[in-house]
Amino acid sequence: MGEIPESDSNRLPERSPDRLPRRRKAARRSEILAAAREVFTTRPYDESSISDIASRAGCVEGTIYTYFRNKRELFDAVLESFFDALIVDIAPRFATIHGTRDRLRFLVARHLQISLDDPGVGMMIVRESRGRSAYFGSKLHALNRRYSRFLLQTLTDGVARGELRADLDTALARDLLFGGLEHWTFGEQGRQRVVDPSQVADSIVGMLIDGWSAAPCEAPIEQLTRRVDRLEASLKQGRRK
Amino acid sequence: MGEIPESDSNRLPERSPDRLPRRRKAARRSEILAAAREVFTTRPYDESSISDIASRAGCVEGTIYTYFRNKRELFDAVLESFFDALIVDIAPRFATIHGTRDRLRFLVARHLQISLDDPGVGMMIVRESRGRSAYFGSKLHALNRRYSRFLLQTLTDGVARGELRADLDTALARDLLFGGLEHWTFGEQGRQRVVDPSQVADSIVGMLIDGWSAAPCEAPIEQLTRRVDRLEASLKQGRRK
Amino acid sequence: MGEIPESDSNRLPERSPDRLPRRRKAARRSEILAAAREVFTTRPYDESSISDIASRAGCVEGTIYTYFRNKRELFDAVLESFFDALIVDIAPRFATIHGTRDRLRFLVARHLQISLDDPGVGMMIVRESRGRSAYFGSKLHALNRRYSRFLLQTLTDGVARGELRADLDTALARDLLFGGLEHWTFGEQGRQRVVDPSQVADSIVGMLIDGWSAAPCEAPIEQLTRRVDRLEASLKQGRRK
Amino acid sequence: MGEIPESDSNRLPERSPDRLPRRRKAARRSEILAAAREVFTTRPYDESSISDIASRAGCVEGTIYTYFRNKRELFDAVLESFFDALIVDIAPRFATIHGTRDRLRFLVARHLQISLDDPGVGMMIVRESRGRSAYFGSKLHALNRRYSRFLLQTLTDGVARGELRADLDTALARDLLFGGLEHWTFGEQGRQRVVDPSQVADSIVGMLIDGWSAAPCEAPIEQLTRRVDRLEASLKQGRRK
DNA sequence: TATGAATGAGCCTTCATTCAT
DNA sequence: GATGAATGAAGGCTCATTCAT
Repeated sequence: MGEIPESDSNRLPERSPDRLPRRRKAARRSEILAAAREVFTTRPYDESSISDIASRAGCVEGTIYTYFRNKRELFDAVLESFFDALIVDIAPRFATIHGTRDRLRFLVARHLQISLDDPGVGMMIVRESRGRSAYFGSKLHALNRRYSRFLLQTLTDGVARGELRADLDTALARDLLFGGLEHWTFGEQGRQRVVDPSQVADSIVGMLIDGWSAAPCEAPIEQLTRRVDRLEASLKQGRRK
Repeated sequence: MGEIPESDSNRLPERSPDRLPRRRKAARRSEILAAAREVFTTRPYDESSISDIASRAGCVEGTIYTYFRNKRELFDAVLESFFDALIVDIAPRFATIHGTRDRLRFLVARHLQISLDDPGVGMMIVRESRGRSAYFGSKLHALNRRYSRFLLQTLTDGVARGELRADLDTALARDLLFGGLEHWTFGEQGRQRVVDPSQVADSIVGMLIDGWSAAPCEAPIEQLTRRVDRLEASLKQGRRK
Repeated sequence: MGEIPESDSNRLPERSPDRLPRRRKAARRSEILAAAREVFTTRPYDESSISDIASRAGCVEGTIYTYFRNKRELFDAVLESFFDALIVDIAPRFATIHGTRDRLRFLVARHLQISLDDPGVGMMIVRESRGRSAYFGSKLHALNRRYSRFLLQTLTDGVARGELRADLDTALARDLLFGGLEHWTFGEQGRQRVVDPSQVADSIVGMLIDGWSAAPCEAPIEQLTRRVDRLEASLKQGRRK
Repeated sequence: MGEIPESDSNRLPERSPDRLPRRRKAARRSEILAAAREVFTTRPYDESSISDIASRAGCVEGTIYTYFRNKRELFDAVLESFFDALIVDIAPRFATIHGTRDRLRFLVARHLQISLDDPGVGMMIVRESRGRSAYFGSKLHALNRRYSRFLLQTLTDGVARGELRADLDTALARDLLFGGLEHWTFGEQGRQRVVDPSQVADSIVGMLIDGWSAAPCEAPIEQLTRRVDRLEASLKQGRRK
């Protein structure tokens, strides 16, 4: 995922007088982070080894411990860098979209895009958020909340604007959507086909907004229709008089 | 739930008057299975240790290997006993329900019930199905498929009967539902409140079947509404006369 | 190796009044012995497991311990039964052969026959005689000595009769022969060809008795002998004149 | 013998003034190798434990795994270092010897020397080459072949030069010799006497080249030849008369 | 700051042997 | 006498982490 900037570290050229100063240090950190991401997204946390990360980062194990206190902290740093980039990427575009359906389509398509581009990251997140008992209150939890706020915002705005049912349980809706995406994406890993995120996003958003029913709103419409028929009939009668 | 014995009753078997050696092999198996379930639902597979399971089962590690070939097989046995009980529990009741909405409500409520009763199992399943690359083709995969067949059946029947949209992507719908349930259940773990599975099931099924939109069937209803408005207006006019 | 009799045990039919008496016990012992032989000849002692032997013998591990004090004792019993049968087989035939070369040919051919018929046994013996530090003084050592006595006898007799060099170091010769046989047999395991034991025996005995030297005596001696004969004949003729 | 260090000098490295950490990696490797050799030559591979080797090497088990991938690789390294030293030792001297008998005497004496100096190594080699089914194709097999090439070369050269019988089966001869040496050496372990390798080598080579037969050719032929000479001489004299 | 050798606890698994039934 | 469940010690191997350089 090329768009994740390790900005602060790479931007600085080697200008300090002392040997390989800032830049060296920050670059090392980025290298380690990149290596760690490679490893953590490929296999479960417990199967990821520091020595593997070190060798991919081109350094020895000990070096990693000068940048990160321990394995878990390194993992959290990987997550953070991922979510930071994600939010930086989504926020400005999200701000320009206003219709509820369009916003949903954007968020879903973006989410799928990420999941398909880099399946490992999604799995890593699920694995770790579901895996540990220490999820609530964890860094990952906080990051996830930040990310899902885009969706929650969309839903509450939608209700406020009257585009979504007033009685919509937004938290439940959010879970349904994210859970569904995750489940679908995971299933997709198995089948080997190419999919267009924005098309799938349309289907999903459509299914959720319009419902699964063959006769959406059947009853109410029929009732209304009958009332209308009766009214019109009585009106005509009245006029004939 | 069938052969899955409540652990606390089994965990102290040495209490019997005669130190009960030579106790039924099946009983030991159950004890080990219960202990294993306790452990595997509490932490990831890799962090679960045989020695922990053994000590909870009141035996030494070696004993476990006279019942199960290895750790993975023990894990699979835990899963299998869970799913077996689950299917045995669901199948007969499912067979007596016919409406699509009712079936969905039943399946969702049952699913939530289980997830809430025994949160660990659900997490264990997610963890293991998402965690390992070896999921596809695994025993867990097969069991999951068997279980999710209830839902898939419901959806395809629903479409066939005209209760669900003819163009419904049933696989996608299934993912959306299961994923959503999982996500919601997981989130629920954090908040410490009491919920009624069947009520939540109603909400969820309602949301999915009827859609989130505030204007379901926008066009027809608007038309009708306008007709009604006009009618009522003219009626009032008529009365004024 | 069918010729190994478990005589004492199998010969007894079930005639005792009490349930499955002697015969049962002795038969069981033979079964266990046969199973043990199967296992011990197939893999090293340490890789042979009692449970494997038990299951081949159609009983459980515990049963074995009612017949043999422990694994090592069982192993020794296998060895003993093998050597007993071997000696019983060789002794009478050996007694009828008298020429040194013929005796050697017989012993070598017999040895090769066994090694080829049942390669496992030979390897087992080597493995165990070379493996343990406790070889000297062991049962196997004693058995080996009994067996090799045939050869030693042959050699000392050969020297006594003047068929072998008076200065022959018989112990060394015995080692050379047995070691060579073993080495050759082992190498043969690798190549997959069919060999005729008695032919190879001839080669080997020939090589050892006649030596490797290019100046083997036959031809020159015969020539010389003929010259001598002629000379002596003519001398005698000359004298008669 | 090259990199195989005498163990006792290396075994107590903690004695250095500064607790010598960060000692040369190569030094540790040697220590471990020496300890491993000590252990592997004393007992079968399966009975040799890494923890034993570690404690003799003055480190913990884990350390060994930073030098050798696993037990088998460590074992192979021990073998290799032994054979390397052996070949390095033999090759140059062998190259200067040309007569078949002399070469044989050298090789046999050298072999015996080694076997007597360090009996464990020989046993280890036999044990492992005979024990495992996986011998063919193993590192040990390859090393053994390299080593035995000296002998095979000697034999084929001997035949080519006419010093050995043209019909000599060199492979068989090699097996006979090596097997014999091994067997003899092993037997020698039991008896506790001092032997002179080169004397024994002479005996052995003599026995093999000249054969065991009581009618070894040299003496008798010379005698006959002398008789023939005398006879012919006297015959000629007689005729002149 | 970076190194990388060393650690040591812990894991899964095997198996000969015991002993109550 | 036979059973077979249970034992418990031991083994190979991994890996996050430390610390002297």
